[in-house]
Amino acid sequence: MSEMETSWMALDRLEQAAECLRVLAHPHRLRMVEMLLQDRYSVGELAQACDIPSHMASEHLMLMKRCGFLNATREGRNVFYSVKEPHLSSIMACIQSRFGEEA
Amino acid sequence: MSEMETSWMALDRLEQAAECLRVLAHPHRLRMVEMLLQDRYSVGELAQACDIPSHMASEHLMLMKRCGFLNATREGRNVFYSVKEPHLSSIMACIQSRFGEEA
DNA sequence: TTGACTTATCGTTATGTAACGATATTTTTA
DNA sequence: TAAAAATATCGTTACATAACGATAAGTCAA
Repeated sequence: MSEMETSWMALDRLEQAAECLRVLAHPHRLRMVEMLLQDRYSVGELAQACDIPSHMASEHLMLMKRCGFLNATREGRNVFYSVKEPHLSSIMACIQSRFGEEA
Repeated sequence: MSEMETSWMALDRLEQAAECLRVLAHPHRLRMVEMLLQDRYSVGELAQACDIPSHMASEHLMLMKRCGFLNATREGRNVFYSVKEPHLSSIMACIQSRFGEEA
């Protein structure tokens, strides 16, 4: 009764996790997530912040939308993206504590 | 004085972070990290746990060693790997809270 | 020293991803 | 309706990564 049994995550969960981490593992996508955790932004605003053409920002954003990270809502000609996945903030906090300025 | 100014991470930090996330973004490597956060293991033990040939486990482990995640110490014919990067535990905790069984 | 065992490296092939230009779609304004 | 603006999609090319077999290197025991 005193032995703490350690059980590992199921392989399919690890595969899901790896897939999400791969989506996150891009500097421009990390910047977008960082910004979207503070506010919602349009494709053009995010493209400008990352200094990339907006059609490429669109591709990054669609990728993150497909895997459940983000929401998109059209308003006029603009499409605003926002964070859907609540765990993004804690993962981003980990990243910032390891790679942020004060670290 | 009341305005909270939001400043983003520097791009080179985001590139570092993305690089590390890419290393982490593999189901077998996640399994290895999960195990190594509990104890140290030899290449063969980790290979068996992942059900892969040991020379492939070795490649995964070398990759994680190169980016600073792991340590390696040889003892006889075995090489034991252990966690070097302290932030791995908090990142793994995030992953487990999102993808683990009880989630 | 020879052979077995464990780990590391190499070369190849297959697959995945990033960046890009071109073009399509949706919406607004003239 | 036509043109402009914002976003999305497509096709291509270049590059990165994964998996694998073969082989090398380090260590121990006979």
